This record gives sequence, C-alpha cells and structure tokens, in this order.
Amino acid sequence: MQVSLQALKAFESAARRGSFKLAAEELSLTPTAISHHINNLEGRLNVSLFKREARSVTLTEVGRRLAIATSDGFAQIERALEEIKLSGYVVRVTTTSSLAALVLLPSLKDFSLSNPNISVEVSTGESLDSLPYVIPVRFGDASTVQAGDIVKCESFDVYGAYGMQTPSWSAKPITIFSTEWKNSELPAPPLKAWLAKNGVEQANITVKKFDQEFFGIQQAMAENELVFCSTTLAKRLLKTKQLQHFGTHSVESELCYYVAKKAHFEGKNARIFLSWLDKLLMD
Amino acid sequence: MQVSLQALKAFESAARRGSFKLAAEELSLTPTAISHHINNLEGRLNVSLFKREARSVTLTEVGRRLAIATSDGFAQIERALEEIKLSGYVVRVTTTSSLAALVLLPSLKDFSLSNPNISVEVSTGESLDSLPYVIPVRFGDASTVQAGDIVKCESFDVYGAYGMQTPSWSAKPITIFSTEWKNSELPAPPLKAWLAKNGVEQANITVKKFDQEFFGIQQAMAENELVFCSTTLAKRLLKTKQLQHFGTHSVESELCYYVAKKAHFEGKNARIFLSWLDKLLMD
DNA sequence: AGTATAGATGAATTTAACTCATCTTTAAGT
DNA sequence: ACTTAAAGATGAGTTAAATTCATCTATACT
Repeated sequence: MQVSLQALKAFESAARRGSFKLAAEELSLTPTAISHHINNLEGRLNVSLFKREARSVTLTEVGRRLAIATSDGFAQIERALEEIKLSGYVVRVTTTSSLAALVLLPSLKDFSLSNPNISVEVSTGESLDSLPYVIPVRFGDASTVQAGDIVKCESFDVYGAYGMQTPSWSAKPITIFSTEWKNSELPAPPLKAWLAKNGVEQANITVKKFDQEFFGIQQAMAENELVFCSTTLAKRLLKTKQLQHFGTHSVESELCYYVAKKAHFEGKNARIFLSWLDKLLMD
Repeated sequence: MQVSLQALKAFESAARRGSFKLAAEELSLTPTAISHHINNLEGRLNVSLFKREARSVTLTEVGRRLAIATSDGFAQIERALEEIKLSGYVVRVTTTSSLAALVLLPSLKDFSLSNPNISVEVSTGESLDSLPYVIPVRFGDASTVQAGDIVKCESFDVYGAYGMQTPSWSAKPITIFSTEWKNSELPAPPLKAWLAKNGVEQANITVKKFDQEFFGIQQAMAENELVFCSTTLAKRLLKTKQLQHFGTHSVESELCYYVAKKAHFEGKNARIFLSWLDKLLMD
C-alpha cells in the first residue's frame, strides 16, 4: 500500500463529515493536515476525490467509491479494536504462589467492592513476566531492584499454629519450618539474625525447609508447628486465627516485593490496582 | 483511533504470514520495525496478540480476532484503491486550444497505436492546471520557466493559405494575421524580428490581430491570407496542404511550450506520454 | 559445540506527519 | 457596494512517529 494510511483515514473522515474542518476536529488535527493528506492521496491515485467549492467540498464519483470502502474497512477494524480494548479492563497480575494464596486472592474481594468494573486475573509462575501488560509482583533481593519498583521490604518472624503451646526456647528441642528458595541467588530467610535478636541462639532448634513459604506455613498449621516466614504472608492468618504470634521480635531482611518496571504500567486500571497493592502490603 | 494504522498494517501482515520476518519483507521494512509495532500495539491494547516461540510466532485467540478484522478491513480498502488506480491509466492533459486543435488531438491516434492501453483526455483552459495529476502543457515566456520544464522553444514564420499567390513584399499592401495574447505579460510574437531577418521591413504591411493563434490561422486559411504563427502549429497544416510556406526564414522567439513541474509527473503512463510529447513537438 | 534463525531491546537516525503563516475564493452580512 | 467571515490551498519549518542499526537472547539444527 503505497498510499498513506493516515491519508486514507483523513479522507474517510472528510468524506463522512463533508468538510475538511470537521474532519480535522474529529481527528484532532489542523485543517491543513487534512488538506495535505487529501491532496497527496489525489496525486498518488491520479484522480480527484473532492470537488472544491469556495467554502465546501463535495465528493466526486470516484471519491464516493473510496469513501464507502474506507468507511466499511476502518469500521470493521475499529469494531475489533473496541472489543479488544474492553477486554483490556482486565488487570493481569502474575506473582508467587505464596503471595497469591495468602494475601492477594483473599483480599481481592475488597478490591472488587471498591472497583466493581475492574477485573483482576492472577496467575502464578514467571512465564508471563515479560508481557508488557501483565503486572509482575515479584519477590527478590532488594539490592538488585530499582528503588521505584520496590513495593514492600520484607520482615521475618516466627509464628505458630493457632492454639499450640508457647514454645520454651531453652528446654525441649524445637522444630521450625523455614524456606530454602529455589533461586539460590536470593538471600536466605534471616533465621540466624532472628535467633540473635530474640536471644535464643542457644535453643535446641531443628530447621525443616520447604522451597516455598506457603508450603511451610500450611504444614505448620496442619501439624501445630512453628514457621519462620515473612510478616506479610502471616498477617491475614493471624487475623483469621490460623496462626499465632508469641511476642517475638521480627527481623528485617534483604528481601522485598517489587513490580518490575512499575512506572511502565500507565493504564488507569493498572494504576488503581498498583495503588491498592501498595496499601495492602504496607498496612 | 489511538492505535497506529502502521502498527495495525504490520500486525495484519505478520498474522497472515505467521512471521515478523516475512511481514517485514512484504512491507519493505526491517523485522525490528515489525517487532516494535506489534509490541506497541499489545501495550496499547493491553493484550497479547502473538505467542512468541524461539523462532516463530503464533496468534493468540485475541490476535486471531484482530487478524480477521484487519485482513478484511484492509482488503476492502485495497480493492477500492486498485480500482481507482486502474482508472489512473487515463492520462489527463490540459493545454491551449491552438495546440490541442492543431497538434495534439490530430496526433493522438499515433499515440494510441503505440500505447493502446493508455487513454489520453485533453482539455483546454486553465482550470485544471493546479490538479496534481493533470499534465498542464502551457505556452509561456521561456525566461520565466524552469529549464527542465521546457518542452520546445518556439519559432515563428509567415505562412499562407494553401494555393494562394506568393506575396510580393515590395509592391501591394500586404495583410498578415498575427496574435495579441490575452496575457499581456507574454512576449509578443516576434514579427518585427521576422521582417528584419527576411529583409522586408519596407514592405507595406497591415497586421490584423487575433487573441489566439488558432483563430488567426483558421481565418488565413479561409480567406487566402498570410498568418504569422508558430512553426509548431503550422507543421501539420503544411503537411496536409492547408498552409504553404514561401521560403522565408523563421525567427526564434522568447516563447516556449512547457509542462509546469514536469518532473513531478512520475506515473509510468504520464512519463510515456511526456516522452511522446517531447518527440512530437521537437520533430 | 558451533552455527543459524528469528524475535527483543534500546539508542540513534530518518522521514512522514503535522503545524504555522499566509493567501485565495467565494458567501454572507451590513 | 463594501466588509467580514469561512474554509480550503500552498509552502516552509517543526515535531514526533516510524524506522534502522547494533546488540542480545533463546532455541533449533548440524
């Protein structure tokens, strides 16, 4: 197609509106741009598309032929685009299983109450990360993440299944479930620092590791055990009386939740979702 | 339409060909351009249009929806454009009445024999001059015309109606028909120079003026008189024994035939016509 | 293991798109 | 009849989108 698509669109609008001026308004251009486009089109096609009067233009016969084709052709494309754009009101998020299961999915009903016209689709795994319209909420080493992308720096603490006895850190052997990330480059959960901060280094502790926090948490709840996990994941479970806290002190970690290229998500609905997520994780 | 038409066209081609590389070839672009367009489109629409493999791409469901619409929409427009372009095989020319009547129209059957698929439409007057696809063959002052636009510099001579007596320049009063252009800024026909060149300044000459050469020529033929006109217009009439020449010497003039913005007429058929015209006028 | 293929990313370059300034030709209003 | 308004035309200058170049990545193939 050696003729410019912009020119064809300008022509279509001018033909429909019967005026270069109105076409310019419709397309947020100047009348000059319309005039140039149509003159260019006429030159390329070697035909006259409009008959010019002093203050108006009327379509020639050949102009009418093209007007019908462009009107139908562009309308067809626009209908498909509209359908697709409507589907864009879905905000797509990909994140870890743990955050999805323990934080995001359970909180989504609150989001939906506030934003009934926004649909959020959550997926786990990393295969969608590189898609420009999927918001990747990831867990990573804060020192390798852009400051603007960090949503929440994570702390860790020990929690026990709801209703179990308070552990005696100086007597019986104690088992604590913790996590060993699949990604060996991620900083390990700061258990040693926690032990030191809480003055229980000398406790008789056995650590059982899971490759996801979610698994460790679930197991601890099922077996009335302790779990060393992030405060973010534990928060809701504390509130719903599935976990309990024993008055120990949490420790900061080098880990954080972040959204890669956060500023790139410019869509209105994506911004709304990201604001909500900020609040959700920081509270 | 906030999405780029170029991006939509790139998408349509990639979808049809199932490859960014092939789309790039089809559209005479680089694969990078295709990639940028499609990534931009996906970002704007907030959807994935292609599933990327290592060495290939496959359409997503939503991509298929858009592919159908763009394929149909653009095809519709292109069909109309093809029809219109076919109609562009008509070469449109506007020129003076004199040249049209005495040279161009009578010679067109030769042109058609050589180019049976090209149709030439000739109009007189200046109203079509500014249309970009109408070839204006004009008569003007060579000093104000771009060198590349000049087709033929014009000479003038005296001719008589066929069969009339050879004029005696030194005896009886002589009437010569000449032209006074409507456009007063055009150089007058060089009659004085002709008289001087032919050594007949002392002849007893009365000049009768017409505002078009064609009129003067027609009148001279009808009344067995002399006419001072351009050699180009006289040529065919000499050949067809409607005018005769008396052995006088033609004089060059400051006037020429030219095609305004000649180089702008790039269409194949227009170039063919212009070549033919060059030859016709120069012979 | 090395090479080829094809799409991705981002900076730099190119070019078409667009605007601004000015002009022209009516048409409308006084 | 004269003046003003409306709307398209032309061409130079500016801007922003389109495009390329350079480089990289992830397979697939030999």
